[in-house]
Amino acid sequence: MENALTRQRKSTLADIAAKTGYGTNTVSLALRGSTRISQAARDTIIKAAEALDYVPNNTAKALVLKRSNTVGMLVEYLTNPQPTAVATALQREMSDRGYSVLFATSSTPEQEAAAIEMFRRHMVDGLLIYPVDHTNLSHLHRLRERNFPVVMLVGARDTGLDAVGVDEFQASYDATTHLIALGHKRIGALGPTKDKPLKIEGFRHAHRVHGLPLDERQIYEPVGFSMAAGYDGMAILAERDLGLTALFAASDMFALGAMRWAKVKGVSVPEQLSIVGYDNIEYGEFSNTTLTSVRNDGGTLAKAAVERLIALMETDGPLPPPTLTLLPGELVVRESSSRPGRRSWASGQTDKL
Amino acid sequence: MENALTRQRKSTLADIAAKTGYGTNTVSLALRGSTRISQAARDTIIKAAEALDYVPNNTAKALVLKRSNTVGMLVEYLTNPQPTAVATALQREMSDRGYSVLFATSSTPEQEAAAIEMFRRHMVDGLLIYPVDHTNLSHLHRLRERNFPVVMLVGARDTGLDAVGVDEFQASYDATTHLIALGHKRIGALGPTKDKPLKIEGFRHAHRVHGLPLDERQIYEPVGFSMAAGYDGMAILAERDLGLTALFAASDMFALGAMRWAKVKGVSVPEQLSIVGYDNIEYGEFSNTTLTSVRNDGGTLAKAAVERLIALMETDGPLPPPTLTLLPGELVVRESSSRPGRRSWASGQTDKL
DNA sequence: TTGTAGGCGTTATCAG
DNA sequence: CTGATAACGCCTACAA
Repeated sequence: MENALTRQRKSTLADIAAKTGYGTNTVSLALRGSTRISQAARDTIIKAAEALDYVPNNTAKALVLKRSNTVGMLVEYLTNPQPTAVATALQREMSDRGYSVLFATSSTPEQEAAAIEMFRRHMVDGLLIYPVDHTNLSHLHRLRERNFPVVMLVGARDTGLDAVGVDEFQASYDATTHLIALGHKRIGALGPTKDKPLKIEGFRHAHRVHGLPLDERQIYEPVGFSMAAGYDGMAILAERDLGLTALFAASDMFALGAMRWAKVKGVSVPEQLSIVGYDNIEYGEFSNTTLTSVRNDGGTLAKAAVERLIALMETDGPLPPPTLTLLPGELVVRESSSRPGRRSWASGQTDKL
Repeated sequence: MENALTRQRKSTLADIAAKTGYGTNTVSLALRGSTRISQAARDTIIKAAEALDYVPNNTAKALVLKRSNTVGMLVEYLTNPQPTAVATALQREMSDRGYSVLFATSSTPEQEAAAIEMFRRHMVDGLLIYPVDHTNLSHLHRLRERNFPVVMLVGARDTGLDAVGVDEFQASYDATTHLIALGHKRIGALGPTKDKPLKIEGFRHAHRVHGLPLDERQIYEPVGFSMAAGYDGMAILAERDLGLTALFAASDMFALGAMRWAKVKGVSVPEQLSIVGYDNIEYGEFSNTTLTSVRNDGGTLAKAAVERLIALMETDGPLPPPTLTLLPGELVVRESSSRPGRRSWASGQTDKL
């Protein structure tokens, strides 16, 4: 197997040196705009470089400088638009600052570990990561102990890592409190409980604070990350026949799936079922019944994360102590949440349709 | 500014050689599983490598092998879930085949050029690209002439480039024909006309083939790529008062924005306005009125594109002639399209609400 | 202002 | 089976 690059020999500093009669060293300096080189030399060298279609070889540069000007970005393999939008914004921010981004996805800790090793092979200067399991971060601690810059994209407290994210616990507490304040007594919840428990914990906390009893069966963890998963999850909650009048969904994807379930089963939203989502994706705003949701500012998040990562990467010697940047999530109230109506629905009703 | 990697010296082949007493060369061979090295030597070397937490330096390897085992992936900076899902799938496919992915986004030709140069600096072995402007591909031709593997993620004919994509022209023709067959005479269209004209061309073609007159004012190009843009676009079409009874949207994002517009303005879908989208995103299926749309199989697309790119990258010498893989787009008929109803709506109606 | 020497970590070539 | 040696393309240090 031939390699891609001998096909068309790339020009190098040496080629420019040969063409102009200068030494490679002078060429290198000139191309980087050093004033140590005469203006005349710089001009001819730059012109020759353009003529030869010279492109600096980052891989050689990285080898000698021991820095690649590249960071790794690791996000979950999911179809949720919110993290995806954040990933795009992160790439943009890094690019604006002269960094390249190696990109990988992972949906299991094994894939995550493999991706991190791939990044290490590529000598990335830092890592932006939305970890699969928010409760087990030892591999990230190990990186930090080796003085390797890592910024986690999760608003979790007391992780011992640099983290930037929305305060999911507080935002979920607020969203649930909104429903409780409206008068709901039996609120279902759809969301992850093991890997990423912060949102459901916020949900629980609201029940505790407001003295509302909570049956564990009110909580269900959907399988997968899609509207279909939300639909199925809502169906399961409904079957449990707990007299729910409201739902807190840890993602708008779940919320909109649940809303579809309600439509199909003839349960009216919000009259018979209030729904609050999370992420404030655009579709929630354009849905037939607009969705109450938690807005998190992905742009600000991306900027803060990138700034922190760059600060870490530019630090000499040992890394400074980890920092947590918690951004507030803002509850946007729309049509899908209201006080509980008179008419209720039972699981029996769903069979009529 | 210190670099990230002197912070913690990484172990190298030389370190393992020193520790085990073998030469670096033997170590290199052993770690790559060469049978030229004795089993005993291999075992001790591998153990030492693990003890030293050795990670091969891809950057050094790339320098000598002249291949980085990395590809560039360049997609547009958009919020459309469909391309995003394809990008994720592409990354997965590449990763499964042992390649890393450098990721960049671009929304202008200038950004696209900058990203491509960045990729060249990183010595990527190939490029997967969804170009900003489908009508001007000269920069990609130049890459190909230099024997550089490029696969374009657009189902466009006669580009002189390797391309894998859905047959947008045909699919749009089919979608429009579906509306015409239902009896619609005045069909609006929302979609790009300059950069990515294939869908609108399919729309036009259906009019020609079926002898339906087409007023240019039936076509509007939304600004931006969002549901909001679709909403605004539909509002503009409505103001033109052309007696539209149906809409073809070149993206479900536009279609769902238009559907929201209809809801807000009291225009019923599909009774007064049939809507057909494109991309078959999950929201469309879970919308209150489910959306007729064109399904394109992103997974198959990603796999085909990656396979083609790898075939090109593994080619010795000159690249084979370009290949076009056109995947069919399948029209999925749902609730949002039906025969035109009796009641029509006028732009005046929209003011009543 | 410019040139020379050495080395970054790896692999391939060629000896032993 | 194993070990030197010479690249790959670039940058820093030191000389001229």
